Amino acid sequence: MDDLDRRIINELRLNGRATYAELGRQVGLSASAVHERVGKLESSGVITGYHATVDPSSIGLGVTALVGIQPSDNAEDNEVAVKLGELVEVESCWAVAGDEAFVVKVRVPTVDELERTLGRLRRIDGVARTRTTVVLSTRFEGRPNTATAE
Amino acid sequence: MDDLDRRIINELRLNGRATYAELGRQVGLSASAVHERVGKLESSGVITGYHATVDPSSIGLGVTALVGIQPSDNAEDNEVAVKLGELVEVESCWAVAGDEAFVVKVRVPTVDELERTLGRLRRIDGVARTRTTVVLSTRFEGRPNTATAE
DNA sequence: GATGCGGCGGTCCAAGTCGTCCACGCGCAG
DNA sequence: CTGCGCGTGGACGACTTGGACCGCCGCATC
Repeated sequence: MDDLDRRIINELRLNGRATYAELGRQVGLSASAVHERVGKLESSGVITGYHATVDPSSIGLGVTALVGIQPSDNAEDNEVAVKLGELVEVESCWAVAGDEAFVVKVRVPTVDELERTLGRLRRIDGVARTRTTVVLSTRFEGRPNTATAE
Repeated sequence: MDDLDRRIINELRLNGRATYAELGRQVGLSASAVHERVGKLESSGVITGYHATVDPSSIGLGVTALVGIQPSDNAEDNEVAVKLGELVEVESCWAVAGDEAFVVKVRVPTVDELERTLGRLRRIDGVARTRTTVVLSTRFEGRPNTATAE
């Protein structure tokens, strides 16, 4: 992973649909060379995917919340994480330090649906309590951090 | 926004580099028709971008934390949010209900750097206290929620 | 109820660009 | 010298992208 790789990655983080030819122009390589480098970055697990980002409220997901998951005494973290992953409305799941086992981000259409989701979360084996923080507005999200990448 | 749009969006959320021809095959339209639909989805703000997702530790960002931002009494939220956005290590920023004004997700190379980042956060005008939750592992993140999208 | 019309949204087509593969060249280490 | 890593350039099929055209639907008119 050299400087050229970092520049390619950076470009792809900003514009995931950039063509190889375009990337080549940006970094001063032929499209073939870029193609090969990107292929290696993908197969070595540095680039894990490409995704369109969508305005959540446009697709009927206007309510976001961060939920801390307090485990019960006998909880097995990995099992709980799998169960959390089975709920489609759970978009992200972080295992954290502190008295909560996980913090998850959920995205649902309405507060009614949020209530139902919290019910589903509490019903998971190993979940003792939940602590919900409602998101009022998302100022920005998933911004590419290029601190070390360029 | 009809069912075809939703299927196209869904596909692009899973594979942001899908070609128009490919999308056309999936949904049963010509590439031209898909091209036009995607163009409209982009210009109407439903699709806000395309991004490669990168394994953070591969690019030297091995430490993640969620930080609650408690505002000082005279804080002006919008100004604080702008300042938060100026720190590249702040990847996401949500304005939340509760006694914290924001929760941000930061991504840094090391815990040393985390300490420095927390210092920078506290030095922002309008920030009284921070409450940091260190992420031990990211189980999943930014997963496309297709609950209403398909 | 027919008829005509206009716009939306699709197909088809064609020119240009791009992706993808392969042969080859260059620099370098063993 | 040889092999290897990594690049270039070329070739060809696939894709993009815009335009011409067409069918359908709703609507106003007769």
